[in-house]
Amino acid sequence: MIDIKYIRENPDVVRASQRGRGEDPTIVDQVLAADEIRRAAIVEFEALRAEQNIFSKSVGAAKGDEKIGLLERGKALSAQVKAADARRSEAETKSQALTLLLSNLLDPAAPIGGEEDFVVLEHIGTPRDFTKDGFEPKDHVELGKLLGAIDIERGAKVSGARFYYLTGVGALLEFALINYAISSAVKAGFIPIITPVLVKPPAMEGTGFLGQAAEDIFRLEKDDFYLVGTSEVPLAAFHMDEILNSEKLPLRYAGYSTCFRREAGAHGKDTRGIIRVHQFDKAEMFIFCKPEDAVAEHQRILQWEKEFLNAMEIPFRVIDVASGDLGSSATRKFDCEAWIPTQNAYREVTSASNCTEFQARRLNIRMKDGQNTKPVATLNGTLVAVPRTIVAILENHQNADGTVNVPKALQPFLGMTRFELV
RNA sequence: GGAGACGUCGCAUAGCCCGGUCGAGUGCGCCUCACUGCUAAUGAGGUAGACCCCUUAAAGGGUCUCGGGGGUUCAAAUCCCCCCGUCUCCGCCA
Repeated sequence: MIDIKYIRENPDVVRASQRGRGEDPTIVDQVLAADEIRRAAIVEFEALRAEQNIFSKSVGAAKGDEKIGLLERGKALSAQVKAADARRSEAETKSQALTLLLSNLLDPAAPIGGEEDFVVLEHIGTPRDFTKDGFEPKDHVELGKLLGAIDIERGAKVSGARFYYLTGVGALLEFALINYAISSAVKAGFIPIITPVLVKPPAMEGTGFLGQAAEDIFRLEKDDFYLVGTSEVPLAAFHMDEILNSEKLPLRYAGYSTCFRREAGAHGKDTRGIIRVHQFDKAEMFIFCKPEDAVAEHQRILQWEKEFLNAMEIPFRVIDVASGDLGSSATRKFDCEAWIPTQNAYREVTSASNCTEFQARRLNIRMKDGQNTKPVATLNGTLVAVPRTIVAILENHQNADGTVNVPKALQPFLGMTRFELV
């Protein structure tokens, strides 16, 4: 949510941001109009209420006939207050609902455009030349089968399309990835945290996932729960309605959870393998910090992501995601995309978002800064999204016979240097 | 799943039966000041948030918040209803 005072004072900036995202700039004017009505309704209500408060006190002191007369007038006043309160409440609801429609302000540095208009910031590592190695790379589905690591057929049998089993070294690889990721994060000062995956609507709403992203969320209607699509949701909501001590900031959490995605609107996309699935595990960084530190924290998150991919010995590139593809909460987003040999393409494996005060305002997370309380900034970034990282490791580190070399960093966690055929 | 208790200003509690003098007492913690070589002790004062108006620099005025929502009433922490949460006991269970 954007500060209503900021919108009042800088409507053009907000309109420009909406336009840059390919979203409706006229919402700004609707918000401003609703805000006018809201404030007028508040003034009216509060004046009546003040009158009533004074009046009520005088009733307590009065006696006999005098009191009876006063009660008559009190009734009338009470009705007026009630009506004004109803108008106020309606105006506030409307104004709030409209304000929530606005996406976060764009960082002026973010490239403008749609999904394809990202800017490549850097390439790290070089894609392996399989021609030189003298063999055609197998894709992760085939490798997964040869190694007894991934069972897609049975995933489909039991749960349907986009489900899978990780078996044998596949399962071990997940544990190794998570262990390596979390222990690195803890060394870097993160607080490890395992989150709920079912959350109530306010948590979902607050993190900004019930807007245009709502289609991609599993919902348990009977119990009014959402299945989180990322632990960003329970991590952001962890401090919901709290006032944090600014001296304790930044608070850095490394969360681990399963993630659930409907992948609505992705029909036909990545239908093979485990690149795009309904359920996967992920370790996520989440940071609460002072707004003035957000840009630096964002860079730090990106740096940790790069270190992780380097440790996995995977070639990748970093992109500056374009305005139209940021989601409603991020002001700027960097993705790391790993080289996937059999697709001859870079594919997103991690993502780092700076949400400034947008989520914190929705979730009512503030800090005490001297005399003032004001919203904190929140940032999130992927440490490791398991299936896609497995894909990248298997495909990049495969040998001609289908065995796969284990990256050095993971060897202590796996107790092996190579995945053998089963 | 059954029975009961409870949810108050950082923490612990009072107030609820008998509605107005309660935005709310007390203790602890914390902050400021005083006193004292230092610390401790003692004394005095302070100690939530949101919003609106006015000015927009400060100050000031007002409204709301006693888990959440609704109702009764001129008036609700206090009475009534619903919801959420916590705890205790019993049963069941990873």
